[in-house]
Parts: sequence; structure tokens; C-alpha cells
Amino acid sequence: MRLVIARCSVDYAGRLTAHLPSAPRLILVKSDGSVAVHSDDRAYKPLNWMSPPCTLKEEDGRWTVENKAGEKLIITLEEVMLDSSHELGVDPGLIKDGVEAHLQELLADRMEVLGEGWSLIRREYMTAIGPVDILCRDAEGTTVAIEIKRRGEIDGVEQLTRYLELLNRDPLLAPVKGVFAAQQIKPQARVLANDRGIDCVVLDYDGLRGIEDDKLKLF
Amino acid sequence: MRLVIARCSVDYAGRLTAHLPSAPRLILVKSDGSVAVHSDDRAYKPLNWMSPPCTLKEEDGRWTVENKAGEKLIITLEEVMLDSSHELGVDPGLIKDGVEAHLQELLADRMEVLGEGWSLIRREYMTAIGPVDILCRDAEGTTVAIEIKRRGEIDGVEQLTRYLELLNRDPLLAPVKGVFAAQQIKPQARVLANDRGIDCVVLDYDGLRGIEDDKLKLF
DNA sequence: GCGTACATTTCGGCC
DNA sequence: GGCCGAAGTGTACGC
Repeated sequence: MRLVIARCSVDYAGRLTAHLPSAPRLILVKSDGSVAVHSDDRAYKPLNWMSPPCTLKEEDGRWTVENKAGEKLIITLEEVMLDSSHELGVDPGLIKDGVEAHLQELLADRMEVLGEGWSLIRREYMTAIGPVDILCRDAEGTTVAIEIKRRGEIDGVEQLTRYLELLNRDPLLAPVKGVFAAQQIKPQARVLANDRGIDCVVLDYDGLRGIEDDKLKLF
Repeated sequence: MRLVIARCSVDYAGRLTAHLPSAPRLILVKSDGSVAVHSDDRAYKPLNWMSPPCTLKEEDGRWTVENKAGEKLIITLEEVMLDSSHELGVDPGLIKDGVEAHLQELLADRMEVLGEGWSLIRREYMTAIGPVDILCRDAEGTTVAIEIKRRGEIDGVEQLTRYLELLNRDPLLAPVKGVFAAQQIKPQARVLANDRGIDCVVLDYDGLRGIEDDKLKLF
């Protein structure tokens, strides 16, 4: 990893055209060849960047970064305040917990939290427009499509609505009911879901995990 | 801006729980207080971060970054290879060209590309649920709502559908037709649009700009 | 401050 | 490689 602090101007020509007037900035060159230009605010997003794979050509204070698609980042260096290189090695990577996939696993494994007699048909039930998170049956044997989100918002309800519309065209499955399940459901999403006859369920992640842990302890 | 290269481990507890095992990394502390932890690959995204506004508490090689929502980033420093601070000042910012707003301007100024006799009612036509990109009339005088995207995908069709539903409740406007206009339209989005009676138009950005340039040259 | 729409979104998964 | 959906999305803008 190479860190350069320099007064520079930057031009990007690719998916759009953009220009950065001359100012002091951090230029980050990573070992995969990628380049990012950062200002001194906003942690996350570089002002300009080029994602790998790409090549860096350096001549005379003029850096040209280019990728296969022909996108170009041209950095003109005017005054270099720091130029420091470090060997970091390969990162062991991030270990995540609590994402949607895990919620799906937990719920699929514990359908009874939705009601007595509910049973899983399958997870990631494939349709022409994408996979339904969970397809199951309620106590009466009615097919139910479940959409799971960490945060339940309007677009999640829209997604489930599209699936329901499609699934209900299948005479082997119809009628199919909908359940919108999330750790937190925004009021507007709840209103839209109710308006469309979709039930909302708030999932307790720690609770589900706890049940799962208890289950594991039994065996 | 403060640059620290150090062997460190990182724990994040907030919207999810995540852990980074000990390894050499770059820690970027910006003047707005934000913190980002970068590995030596992937230009764009930090491994872990905390967006501003947030506070950094430093004691004994243990950094605690916290925001108002109570999300926490804990960085444990083990071996510091570089610790370098720089005053960069406020960045003049990026100048962009080619984004959706520009497409909207160009199309509004050249409605005839959609058909002879089409005329603009107004751009950014305000409704209770947000602004319609362009409201216009076709040759027959029928009201048309246009949604413009750089890349036309399903959520854009959903958005236009919501607008059409609302606009068609207004007896002064109804019936309102829909046009989905984008530089590129994904097949699934096109299918959904057609299914809902929405026309799709592929916009030629350079073409539109060329027409505009020709127009300018005439005057 | 909340809600909505945009982003050179990036990123991962699957076909 | 393209398409699709998720992201700790982040970020700007309007109300």
C-alpha cells in the first residue's frame, strides 16, 4: 500500500466525466493496482477512484490509471507532502454476523414462531423473477411466501407483491398468502403491506438465535 | 487527516456484529472525526468504518469510535508502523457531468425525440409522493409521465408505477400514460414495464447532447 | 430529523 | 460475463 499526500487535480472519464480542481488530498494506491483519491472528510467514499483490475502509469507527476473498459483516471501531482509505502500482506477478512441470510436460516429452522402447524416447503424457492426467501404452509395448508429483511421498507413489500402476483398464477400453489418478516418494519412499509393483505412479522434475532441455541443444547 | 499503519484487530457492534482478526492495516482518521480501516486491496470500500458524526476516544492502544445511534467500532492497536498527520483544508469538491439530471434537462429540451407533436408540461412535476421527472403531452394531447434513469431497472418501473397510480386519480390529468426512458434498459425491467402498459425508450446521451449542440450553433 | 431517490454505487451469488 | 438483489449501503435534497 502506497500513501501519497499531495496537492493534485484529478480528471475522470468513464461512466461519467468528472473533474477535481487542485487541492491537497490523500492518494491511496493499493497492491491490487487500485487507486482512490480521498479528501479530509467523509470516511467512506473517495472523491475519485479506479477499481481493480486496472493499471497505473506514472510519468512526471502525471498518473494515468486505466481499466479494461477504457475508463481513465488522470491525476496531476503538483506538490508531494508524503510518499510512504508499506507491505501489509493479505487480509484475513471480515467475519460478519446478523445478516439477512442468517435470519432466513434461523426462521426456516423455526417456522413455529409464525404459528403452530406452520411448515417449510423450501428456502430460496426459485421463480422466473427471482428467489422467494421462504415458501411454506400455514396450519390450514395454505401456501405462504415470506420475504425477509433486516429492515422492512417499502421496496421489500413491492418485491413480495411481485412474487405473490406470480405465484398466484400457478394453480398448484394458489392461493398464496404473503408474510413480510423483518427485525424492524418501517410504518410506511407496514401500511403498504396491510393495504395489500400482507401480514407483517417482527423478528427477534437474539430470540431466534436463543431458541436455536436451546435446540442445540438438547442434542 | 491522520494516517496510521498498524497491526490491529477491529470489532464492530451496531447494525450488525463483525470482527477483524489481527493484521497490518491502514487506519484513516479524517478531520470530521470519521474513521475507516482499509486493507491492501479493493480501492473503494473500507473493511470497517464509522461515518460522521462520531467521536474517537483513544486510550492505551485501544480506540473506541462511537456515533449517536450507539454503534461502536473498537480498534485494538498492536504495533504501529506509521502515524502521520496532515492538514488538508476543505476540498473544493467534484464537478460532474453525465448524470441523470443532465439527461432530464436534455430530454425536456428535446421532447420531439419521443415523437412529433410531444410537448413539455414541466420537469420535476411535484406530487405527494415525490417529483415526476417529466410531465408532458403526446401528439394526441394525452398526459404522459416520464421516468428517467441512466440504467433502467425494476425499481425504476415500480417508481413510475406509483406515480401513474397517483396521477391517474387526478381527473384533470387522467388518463396518464407512462414512459420509462433510460440509456440502458434491463430485460427484466422492460418485461415488467410492458406488462404494466408502460412504454420504454432508450436514450442516446451523446445523440441528445449532439442535437443540443446543433441547436446552440443555430443561434 | 425523517423519508426518498440517486450512485462512476460496490459486492456477492448464481446462471 | 451478465443479471439480480443486498449493503452496517453512503450521500444529497426536500419537507
